[in-house]
Amino acid sequence: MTTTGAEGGRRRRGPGMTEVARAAGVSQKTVSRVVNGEPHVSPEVRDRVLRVIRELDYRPNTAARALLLGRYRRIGVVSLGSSLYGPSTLLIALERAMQRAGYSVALASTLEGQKVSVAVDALLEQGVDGIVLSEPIDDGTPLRLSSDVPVVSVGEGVELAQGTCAVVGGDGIAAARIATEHLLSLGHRTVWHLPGPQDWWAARDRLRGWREALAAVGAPEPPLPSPGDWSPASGYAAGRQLAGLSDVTAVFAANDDMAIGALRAFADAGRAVPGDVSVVGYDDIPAAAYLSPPLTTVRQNFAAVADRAVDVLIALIEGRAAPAEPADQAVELTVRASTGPVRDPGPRIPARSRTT
Amino acid sequence: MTTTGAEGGRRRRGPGMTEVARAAGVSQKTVSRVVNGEPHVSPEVRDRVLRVIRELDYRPNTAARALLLGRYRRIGVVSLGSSLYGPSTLLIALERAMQRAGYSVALASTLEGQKVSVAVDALLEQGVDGIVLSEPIDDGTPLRLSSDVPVVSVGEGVELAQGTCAVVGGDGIAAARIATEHLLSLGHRTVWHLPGPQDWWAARDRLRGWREALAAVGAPEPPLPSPGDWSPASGYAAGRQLAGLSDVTAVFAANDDMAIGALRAFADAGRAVPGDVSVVGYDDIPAAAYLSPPLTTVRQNFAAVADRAVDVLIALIEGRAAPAEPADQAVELTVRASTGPVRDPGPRIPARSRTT
DNA sequence: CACTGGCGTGACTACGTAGTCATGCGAGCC
DNA sequence: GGCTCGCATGACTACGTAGTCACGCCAGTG
Repeated sequence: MTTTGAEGGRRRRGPGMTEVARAAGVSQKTVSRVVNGEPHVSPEVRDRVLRVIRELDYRPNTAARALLLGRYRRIGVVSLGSSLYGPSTLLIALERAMQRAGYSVALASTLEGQKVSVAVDALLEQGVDGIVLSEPIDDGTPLRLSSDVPVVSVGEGVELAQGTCAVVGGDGIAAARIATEHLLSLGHRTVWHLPGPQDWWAARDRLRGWREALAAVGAPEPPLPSPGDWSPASGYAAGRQLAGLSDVTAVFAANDDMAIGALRAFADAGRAVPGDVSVVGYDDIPAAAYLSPPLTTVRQNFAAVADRAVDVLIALIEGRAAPAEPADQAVELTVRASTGPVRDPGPRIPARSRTT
Repeated sequence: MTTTGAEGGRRRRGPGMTEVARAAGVSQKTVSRVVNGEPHVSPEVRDRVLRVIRELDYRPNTAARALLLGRYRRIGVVSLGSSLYGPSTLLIALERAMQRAGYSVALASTLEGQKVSVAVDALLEQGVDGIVLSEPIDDGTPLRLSSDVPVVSVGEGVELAQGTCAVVGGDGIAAARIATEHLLSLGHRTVWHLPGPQDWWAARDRLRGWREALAAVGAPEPPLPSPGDWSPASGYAAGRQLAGLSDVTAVFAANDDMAIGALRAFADAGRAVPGDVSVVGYDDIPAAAYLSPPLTTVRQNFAAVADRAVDVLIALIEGRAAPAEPADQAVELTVRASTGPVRDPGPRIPARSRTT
């Protein structure tokens, strides 16, 4: 009658290495060697142990392993609790990359308005070897990481401590630039932007890319409608503001959903797309090709971003050097029917002749 | 010089209860009591320990706790690796419910064509107290669970072992029935269905609800186009098949994305929606209200489904009785402009007078 | 034939936590 | 004034695994 019930049966537990060892007539350490594929085990013993393992349906206890090694083989992902196309696609890509690398995934979502650090703490408490911040939003207070586990942030907007931290990101700026340039190349004098929520790194990047593209050709920068929240409703609201302005001929929306709202707003206002106004979205959601009109849009390669994030993080975890920055993030523009040449803007001014 | 490096420093580790105890001048057990909020600790000692905990930035080691207790306070979620609206919304809702219940979330996705049991094994290996199968697909071989951890499946399609398993689900059948009834009530003689992938439980439910609604009023059951895969592209393909048939006046698509494809197909074929054909979707994605035309659709309450799944699972884990089945899953039909009364179907036959 | 070396194996230990039991001390009671 | 009782605290232990070291045996060598 010493301590926690011998076989009182308070908790069902699988067999441990010790039981396997007893059944196989070897020591626990030998079972450990077999399980971990270590050398110095004779083939006969190995086979015998493996057979017993199957018979007893033995599973290694990761808690014990983690306790001993101080390593969990688990990575935490901090995700916004949103089913938006971008974040959820990225999450899935991250999960795949981690699984491939032999790590399991702990998920923590930042509930509305909740600080990122709360989710990070929850993950640290739980035990993870590293953390990926997926599309962190900037909640004002830069994240001070009191952790010594490596952190990789997909996208900036978080101030990271030195040493064990890194930022990777798709080239959202380039994608926004390409989208804007596409519109300019169609002859539009300038391009209006429907911005996303500016506490999101991704939204700020798109705004910045749009700005850069306009500046590069000397196009005037039109005023911004009030920022949206990625939703079609917010795109509709912003679109209605623009629909009243007759000199709006080209619009770049922060994402496809907002573009959908804008399309509806233009339709309601009697402005034809792309006859009167051209619209470009961002993300290339599956539905984009089937909208009315089919939506021209740009796309980032989420899988590449996720792979890179996981590569960098695991390098940090395992103390290796971070892999070299990949040459280029592919960004794809898909031209569909929502964009077209400018119709009749009075005296046609070619975009590149900065004669504004 | 005994075993694993005293302070050789192979691995950075946070302080343990023992170090906190030493710094606070108490025993490790007392620290344990403070951390777990157990009684029989004097206020002074408690405060002193809490102060030291803050100073040292102590975090309890869950691996040690899990090893000792055999409990992880972690639930595994098996999710399809897809960014579809339904699954990703459900995943988020599950995460929230689990976080609220004090459990952390381990995510495992079933990569394309991979068996569910592989993901389940990965979770079991990792150590979880329970598993939620989110929208399992039916890969033919019914899942034989060799686990003794409780499993809850959101949706059927998986044959579960007795005892520690349960199935919960939203009322997808009712939702499909309501969508179909809406069309019938508009005077359509019958309703055509664009089925989703039939290895998904959710798609089968929608098919079944549609069938039930037709049977209830004696409407003839039209042939099914080839099943889609939830994508707008597949909805477009199926829609083209139906667009050629002049007696198609009402269509119920398995989800909103497929409905979007169908809308496009009808537009391409010169069939007006809702003038010639009415279309109902399923999910009520945010964009539904902003499509051309705005899409009539039905919606399940994912949060309610997730809450119930987590409630049931935690009850199983903690050995309590499963909570009573909630009275009703709210299903919401949102009528928009994609549905309207049948235009000119020769002799108008009211739907409810089963005078086929 | 003695010695060396390497391979197969096992004994022992620590990882950080919580359950069990023991101990000491002060308050309340007769 | 001696007793009991209960609270505050601590000592000890087990959870399942892998690192370290030791041991025994056999082959190869001089």
